[in-house]
Amino acid sequence: MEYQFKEIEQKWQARWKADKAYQVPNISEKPKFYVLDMFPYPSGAGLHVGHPLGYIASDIFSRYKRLQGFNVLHPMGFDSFGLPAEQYAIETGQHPAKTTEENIGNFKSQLDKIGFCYDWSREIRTSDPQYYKWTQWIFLQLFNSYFCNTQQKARPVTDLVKKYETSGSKDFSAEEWNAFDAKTKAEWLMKRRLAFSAYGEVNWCEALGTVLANDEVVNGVSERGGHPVIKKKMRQWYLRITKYADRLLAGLDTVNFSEAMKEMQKNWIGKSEGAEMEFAVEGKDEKIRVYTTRPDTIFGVDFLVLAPEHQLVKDITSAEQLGAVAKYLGYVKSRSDRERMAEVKQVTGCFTGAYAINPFNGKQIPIWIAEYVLAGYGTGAIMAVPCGDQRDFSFAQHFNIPVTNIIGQHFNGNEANATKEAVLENSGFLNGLQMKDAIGIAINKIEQDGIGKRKVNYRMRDAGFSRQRYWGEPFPIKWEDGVAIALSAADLPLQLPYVEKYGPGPEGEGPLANIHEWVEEKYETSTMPGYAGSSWYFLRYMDPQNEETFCDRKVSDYWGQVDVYIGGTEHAVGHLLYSRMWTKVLFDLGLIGFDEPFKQLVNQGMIQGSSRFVYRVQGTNQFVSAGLKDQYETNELHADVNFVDGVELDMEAFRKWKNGEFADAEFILEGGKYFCGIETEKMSKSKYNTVNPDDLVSKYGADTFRMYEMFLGPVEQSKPWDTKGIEGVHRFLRKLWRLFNDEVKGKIWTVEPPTDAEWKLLHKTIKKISYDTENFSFNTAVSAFMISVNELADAKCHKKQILEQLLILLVPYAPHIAAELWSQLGNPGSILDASYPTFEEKYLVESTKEYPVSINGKLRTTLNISLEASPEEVESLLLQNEVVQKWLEGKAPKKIIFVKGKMLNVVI
RNA sequence: GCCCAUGUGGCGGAAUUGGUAGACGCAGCAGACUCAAAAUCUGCCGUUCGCAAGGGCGUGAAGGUUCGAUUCCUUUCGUGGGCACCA
Repeated sequence: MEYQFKEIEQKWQARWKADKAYQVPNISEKPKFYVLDMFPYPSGAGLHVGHPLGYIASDIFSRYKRLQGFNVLHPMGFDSFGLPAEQYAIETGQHPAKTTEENIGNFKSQLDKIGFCYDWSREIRTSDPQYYKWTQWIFLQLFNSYFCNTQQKARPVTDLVKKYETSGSKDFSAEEWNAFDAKTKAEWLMKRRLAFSAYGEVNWCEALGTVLANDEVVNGVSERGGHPVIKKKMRQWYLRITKYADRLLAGLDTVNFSEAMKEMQKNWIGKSEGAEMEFAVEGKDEKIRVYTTRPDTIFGVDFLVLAPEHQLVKDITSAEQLGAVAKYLGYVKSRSDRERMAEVKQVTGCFTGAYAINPFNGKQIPIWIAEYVLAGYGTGAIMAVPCGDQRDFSFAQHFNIPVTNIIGQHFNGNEANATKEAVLENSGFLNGLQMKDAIGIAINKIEQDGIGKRKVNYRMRDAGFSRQRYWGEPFPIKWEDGVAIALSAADLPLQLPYVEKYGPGPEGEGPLANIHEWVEEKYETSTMPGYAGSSWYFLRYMDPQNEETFCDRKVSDYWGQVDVYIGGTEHAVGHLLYSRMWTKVLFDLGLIGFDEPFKQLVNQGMIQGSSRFVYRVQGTNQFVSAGLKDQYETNELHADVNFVDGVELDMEAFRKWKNGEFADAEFILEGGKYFCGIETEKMSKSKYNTVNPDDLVSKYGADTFRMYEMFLGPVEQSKPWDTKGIEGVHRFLRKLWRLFNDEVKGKIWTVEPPTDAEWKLLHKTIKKISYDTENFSFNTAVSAFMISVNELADAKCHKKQILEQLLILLVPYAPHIAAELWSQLGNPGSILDASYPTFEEKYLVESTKEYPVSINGKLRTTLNISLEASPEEVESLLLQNEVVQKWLEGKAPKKIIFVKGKMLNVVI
């Protein structure tokens, strides 16, 4: 009986489906475990072999936890709102709802072939009104909440209103508040809401009549069509995520993310501590406020620099410099953000003619404007300390501004030195202090003298939350007389209306602005961004059909945090930060019981494509094999990996490719073969290096495919795909099969009791596989399975007691074959719920050890010694050994190192 | 520029706490079985000197610590990723 993977896999997949084997209850005596995949955007291209990597890993882990007796939540769904579907709709006229539906169907059938244990009864789609009803509902919670600075948490806006009514705020008294009209009140409240509306800049493309995402703008022009793009002020929605900056930072210490991931989030939040202080402008009333992280260098300030967009520029510029400044402003305006970023090294700037006064020593300091100072960060103005900051130094040099040295020897006059170790000189009250100590003292003095105050700055901005698009969640907001009115929860969902056209509305508004009834109702015309639905989806899986609430509190208390979250690093700063913030808000409002969504995050690496190239001799139909290409003038062309065996091209398949574009190709061969060039690149259709999992599953089976993806290397590492090695894994499964069945004799497994050696073999495997699975080291687990099966085959062990335990270990990796053989062994019940074997130390106890014997640290021989032997006995055995004696040449050893159970080393 | 990864045979990779480098698999070579093919099985497979026994070298490079370093430290180079005139 052969290993008929096709029949076996179909049979078990059908049975598990019929038995609802993967449905998970919300009420259970078992401890819970939640394993989550980052849900996919259902693109039209379908899956390639890179996509399932993380899904297989999470599937293995889920099944492993289930066997260990956990109630495992392992759901899947679709992030089905988004730009590509809308783009496709614009091009083809097909409604996004329709294409999305088709793509999801395609994805699901691809996923099912691989044999995942998803509980599809919990499937969610972000574009489903029953789902986005609750996205809208959570938006209303954000809209109706503010961040209380005292308690450092979200609270209902009604609390804020009460406070205003009774005690006012720093901007108005209670009486004033109560006298405000509704619109004024709304404006004040908008300044505090967690989801708020304000004017902000968007990328506006006049020619396309639409707003573009940053990704769609390349080099200052639109990606489509290459039309100019300018910044335009429009009313936008934002999330006040900056209020959560500190908690988002602190929360990182409580979760198990990779250091790299935490680092990325920290960088994104970009917290810096320093001081904000004011410089008086000579002869004017204006004061210039600067932000610095190095107040200790205050005596080294040689000039101030304002961002060209700074509002004080026009007020302080002197009459003589008016012309020069206007010219410089014109220059800056002509430059795109990208140019400003690209040409970092270029020093430009312009003197304003005005001077500021250093508040500590009264020194007169010139005020410049320069594009290297950004309007959007800090106060848009800096104090320049050329001896300590390289950009300031380059600027001073370029414009011949004298440099004050406050760090003595540490400054060499040729480049700045940003040290904090130097002892300060020329620094008034800070003289003689080490810089790092001076920082605090300087801030205290600044605060004492009323010049400024301690200040924490963040690089992170409030998150833009509206898109001028169709295919997203409508905001549950009406605009009346310029005031945003929230819909009541009873009116949700506010359904996305059906449209015929997806083009932009007037004045850059979204397509919804073209719908008469929509505008008539005064609904907000923009929609929510892609990350809205994905910010809370892990909660909906817990309670997907609930019509009363987004997720019942009892249910979320049971499932709690996601124990393991698996996905790519591309979401490091977007999705992960937003969902962490939403979780914190929901926690603050008492709607859930935890404030970090993901306990552990595992980042799977990218599977890269391994591209193959053919070399066409210029201007001919001749293709030259890779080894000979240097003898010709050639053009490199991608060839489809699917008809290259290793590096050898299937010339017939190549001639038939692309409807015969290369039908009359001629080949210049090496040894009768055509060899292709190889390069590792991103997997993509245009590079013809994609491999479809369906093909591999139908050729080798899902079990082989799953194990091979894991065998490629560590999950977290990026690696190129190479189909060739899959044969090895398939051979392994066939070999496993032959432990149970013989092609001729049929059944060969027996119920004979195993020997000690066989038990030892099994328990060695149990130990290794459990350890590796627990630690996501799936590649070494696969290799341990291979070793185990090789050893069992060598030992001709066909004993049920051993084999059935091995099958349970295998379930997470290759569930179909494991289930089939389990039932062949005559076991009742489903192997999916068998109990995971526990490793017992007693089987692995050894009495002797084959010690490696080194002379001066170099291995020379091995020596089999009882583990009971005393150090003296070991030493005498060692010195009797002829190899050791040979190396000693009659001399006595200087030293003998004996580590029990490990090794022996003789120093001569 | 800064931060984080990472570098081991022809290839993917292993070595869990500083203790036998190259497990497992692919590819390759030789052989068995077969009329033949497939499948399967056996042996070899870092490099170099040597008939062999055995030895030299070897984990990007150079140093260091140690009885002993792929593993720890310093310097340096390459690759991948993130951030970036961030004051």
